[in-house]
Amino acid sequence: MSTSAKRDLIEEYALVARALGAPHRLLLLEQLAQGERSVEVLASKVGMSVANSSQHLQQLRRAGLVTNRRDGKSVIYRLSDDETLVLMDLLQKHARRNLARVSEILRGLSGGDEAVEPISRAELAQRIAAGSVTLLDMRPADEYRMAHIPGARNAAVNALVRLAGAREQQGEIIAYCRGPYCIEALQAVAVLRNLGISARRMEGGLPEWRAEGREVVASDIE
Amino acid sequence: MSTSAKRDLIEEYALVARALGAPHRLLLLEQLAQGERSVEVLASKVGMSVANSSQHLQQLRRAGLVTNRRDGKSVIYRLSDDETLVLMDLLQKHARRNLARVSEILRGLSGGDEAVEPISRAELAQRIAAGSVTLLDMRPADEYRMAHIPGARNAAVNALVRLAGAREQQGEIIAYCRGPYCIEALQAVAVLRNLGISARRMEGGLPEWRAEGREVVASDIE
DNA sequence: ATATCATTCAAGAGAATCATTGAATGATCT
DNA sequence: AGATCATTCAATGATTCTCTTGAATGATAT
Repeated sequence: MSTSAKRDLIEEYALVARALGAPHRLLLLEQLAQGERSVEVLASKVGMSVANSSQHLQQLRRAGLVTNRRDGKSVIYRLSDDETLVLMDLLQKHARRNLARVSEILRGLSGGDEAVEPISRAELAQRIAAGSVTLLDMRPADEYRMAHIPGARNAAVNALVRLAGAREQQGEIIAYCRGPYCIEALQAVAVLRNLGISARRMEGGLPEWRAEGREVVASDIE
Repeated sequence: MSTSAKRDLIEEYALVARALGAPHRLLLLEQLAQGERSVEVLASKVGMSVANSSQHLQQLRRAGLVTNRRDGKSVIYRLSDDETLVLMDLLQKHARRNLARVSEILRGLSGGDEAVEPISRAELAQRIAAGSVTLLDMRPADEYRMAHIPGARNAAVNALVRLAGAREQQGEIIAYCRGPYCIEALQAVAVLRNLGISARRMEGGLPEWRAEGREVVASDIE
């Protein structure tokens, strides 16, 4: 009995890990880290069919990673826990430390300039308060509109070159995006540094910022 | 290109999670958390064939969770990182918080007495120094022999009742075992409290104790 | 009530994963 | 050099996972 209990427990732990073990589900979680979403929105965001998304979401739910509620005709999913973010982040950190392919890709994305340390969220918050920083939100416009760090400006990687020419310098540039699996901020920093503009990225992303209870605003307030 | 880079990264993160997503592999990791082991020893410990163990170990290696080296005829595997422990632990914590079945099983094992808070390793270390505690190592004898907390006494759950009758009281009893997926310490506490003896378990297990740089000893020194 | 809409369910084809078996490799020991 | 031992490899069937398709459900709105 005790042996089978152990078996059962381990099976459940494995279930959680398995739920994290498919790229599509990680993409769904990344979306959910931005905030709660309906099945339809999630499906279109990650580019898969609604039925397929629904099934993956249910797997995530069985693993206790997300919860759902009905809102009118829609079913809204959300992360069950801010700790889920920690789990996702640990996965990424582990991969970067121990898998050569991962560190290679990341080095490639950051233009070989991997020595650029990210700025901590705490320090960034101070710098924002002091006004000595220009903040770039590198996420899609609709996500920016829903919530972003106060004072941040929305930008796309493609538009950076143009934007850099016209901009008025105001302190160091800090870029951020979705969170653990974000790469746009990395690219942004690479592009800007190539142009001779000093830039860094924020550690983590908006979800982590929010999980720490820091302020975010929606676009119509700005 | 940037999109495919993101795909590749996420695929790697999922690979890590998938490696954690099979009970047999979690058992192997639990063993490895006790210390480095050869393939043969691991196979017999978790009760699977050598060939099968070897394949699972290679999967863990591809995910960067373990490394191996040759030592004479044997290949010795070990956790690649103390952070691997954190990952395993987080999996368990998440499951306990968010999966009803898990908390039920755990409640059953601890005799319904789940309110018994574990003692932190830091506090335990102080209590040991003060001599005001009786320590029980609930792992198999061979693991105890390889390394245990100084002053701990090896015990099996079955032998606890007998042991409790004969024992000389010396402070509170603290039990520990393997680590994140340990249940023996939980059972020990339940048995002892049923006998009216005050007992708690240590938070985490021997691997976490060692990961913090605390002292362990081998049996022949005792 | 009926129509509509978002989501879930059910069934099936295709791919990936798992355990077993027996052979191959690579290092040691005599 | 040959024998021995631990591990890995390769091939096989069994199981499980993934995605698609089309129908079913459940809630709202007219």
